[in-house]
Amino acid sequence: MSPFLSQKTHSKLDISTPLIDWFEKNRRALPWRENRTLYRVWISEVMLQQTRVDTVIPYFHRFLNCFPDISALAKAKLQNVLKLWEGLGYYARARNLHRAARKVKEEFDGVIPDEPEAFRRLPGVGPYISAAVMSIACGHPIPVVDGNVLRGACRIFALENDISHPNTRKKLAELLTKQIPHDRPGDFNEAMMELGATICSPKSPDCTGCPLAHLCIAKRDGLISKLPVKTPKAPVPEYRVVVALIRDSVGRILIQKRPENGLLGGLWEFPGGKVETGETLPAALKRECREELGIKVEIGEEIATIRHAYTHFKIRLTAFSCTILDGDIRSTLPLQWATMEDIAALPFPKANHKLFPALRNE
DNA sequence: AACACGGGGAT
DNA sequence: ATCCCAGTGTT
Repeated sequence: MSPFLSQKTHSKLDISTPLIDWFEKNRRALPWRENRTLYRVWISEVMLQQTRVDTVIPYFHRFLNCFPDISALAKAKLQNVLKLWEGLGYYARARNLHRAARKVKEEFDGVIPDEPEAFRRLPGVGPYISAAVMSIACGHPIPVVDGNVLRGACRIFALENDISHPNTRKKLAELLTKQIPHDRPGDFNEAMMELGATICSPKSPDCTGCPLAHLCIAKRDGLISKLPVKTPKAPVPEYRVVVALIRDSVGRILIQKRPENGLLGGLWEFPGGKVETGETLPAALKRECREELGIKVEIGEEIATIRHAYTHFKIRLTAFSCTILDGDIRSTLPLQWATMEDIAALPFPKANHKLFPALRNE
């Protein structure tokens, strides 16, 4: 039997009243809940994608301080936007936000659209951002379905659908559309997410503090630990990576800018690359310097090795100090001889930041 | 539908 | 170590 066959039962069950009552008494004081504007809500929701509240708070303050409104963001250079995003991850969010600000300026007369159809067409605005921003900032009755809502709702309604399956999100949106109160859609959405973040956690939810425990079907049936259903992820591979620390005559270090799109797009890094199977670290670095920079290098001292984990793989990265033996540096990517001050002013990935301490006593 | 895309906190 | 996240864009 489909878990959705009992939807009639679900629609009778009113979760919004106890949920919103609880939220009014327990809502956290967060920066983006003060001085609510469409812009501030939008920025906060983009930062909050795949990212925890505590991580976002300092970034939100810095970002709003530097770019207080959509016009300031549209005028900014992408590099400066990326610098403020440095360390937050998923840098396409920053690139899309910047593009979106310019689109608002050119196509919407500088006014952020407050209708879902128009807002949804901006770069980086998908189903979640659209629902969250349009409900919280503009009062549109559109339910959000994020990880927290999926988890909470699967438990409350005892839905056994796999939350990894895209259709589950769609079905749940239909179910929640019947629950969301039209007079307080934003509060309902925030309450659902806040419940998932603070009470209905993945591992050991605090059911004794849950405002919906009395009507939660998973709790009644002892299914809390079984829900939500999710297909397990494949284990991530680990790669060896080598990078070259190449100095010029005045001690500046060679850095290069990554392509504008793709992994860590638009950020700067030390030249290097992945070690192939069966290849030694020095051999790999010589190859990378030849391929990427067109130069022959001598591999010097090993400066540091760090580990870093991404979503789909892990790396063990080793930096070698290198000297140029032959050839003129040429690259399809932007290059720069950088001082430590330059390096501090440009956006770098976290893995490179882990090398910086070793750079000083090199 | 499947995959790429960061990083940090909780367990 | 492993899992989880206030998801979107591309293919």
